[in-house]
Amino acid sequence: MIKRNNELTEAEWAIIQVIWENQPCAAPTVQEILEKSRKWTYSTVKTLMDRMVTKGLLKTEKIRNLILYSSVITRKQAQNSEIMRTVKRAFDGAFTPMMQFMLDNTNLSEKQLNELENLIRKKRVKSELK
Amino acid sequence: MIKRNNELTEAEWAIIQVIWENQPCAAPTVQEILEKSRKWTYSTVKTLMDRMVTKGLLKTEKIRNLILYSSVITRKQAQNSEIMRTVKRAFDGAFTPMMQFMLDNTNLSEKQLNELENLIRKKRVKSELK
DNA sequence: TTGCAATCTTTACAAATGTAGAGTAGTCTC
DNA sequence: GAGACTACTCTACATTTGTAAAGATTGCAA
Repeated sequence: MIKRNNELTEAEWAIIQVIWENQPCAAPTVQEILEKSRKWTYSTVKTLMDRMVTKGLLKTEKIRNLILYSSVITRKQAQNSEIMRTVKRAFDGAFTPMMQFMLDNTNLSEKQLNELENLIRKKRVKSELK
Repeated sequence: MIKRNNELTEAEWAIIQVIWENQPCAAPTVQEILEKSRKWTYSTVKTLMDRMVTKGLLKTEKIRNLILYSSVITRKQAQNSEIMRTVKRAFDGAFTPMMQFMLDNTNLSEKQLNELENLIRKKRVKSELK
């Protein structure tokens, strides 16, 4: 997997989420959808989106006079970058301590704990099969 | 726990790590320690540190003509903010999916999986005691 | 064909972030 | 006490990020 730098800013996250759900979609659509949560004008949204194109996060296709945007990166890639960033900055690159921290410092319900245990079990089986 | 906004920038992380290890310590010390990894001049480090004081991330005490810095926030607090940030931005505020993601997308050794299982068990016992 | 509505383009500007030079002040040394 | 050190202060500047107004285009409806 190519290691582009997929780090998104706060505003970019807001936009790309809408894109993932609606792509390909036009800037006015994105603005309308975001209107409730953020009070951005069309200008703001459009500027942000065009910058994201420049950065290689979004791509466009022009259909007649309409510009449609879609995402170049997947949600997973973006999530991964975000996690990498945290693990690098705050945990010296070490995953287990980070998970440990999360387990210790969050209130997980019994059900959530079970879910995690299951995941671990599955994970183990998978790696044993290899 | 008061919810100050403890989000640190990349540069601030570099500095505060040194502070946690050496506090209270002077700006030139921090600069010397960081010299290998970052090639920052004294000016850069000092500016960054003073800004962090303004932001309430660091505090100072003056001993004669020397200014000693220490951290106002703990490593844990900073780590927590960093994680909160990721979970909010990239996982819609939901912890379990984030952990799930981490489990799925990292290569953990058998040993690390065991460790995590133990943590979960301990966690469960603790919450049962409540 | 003319004007309106929708969309796009250009330009701008403030705050935050990264980076640092140049000058000042206190202290140590000879 | 004069120069050399060391640490500090002030100021600056480029880039990124958030935010948007104003103007240009274009397609459609009357």
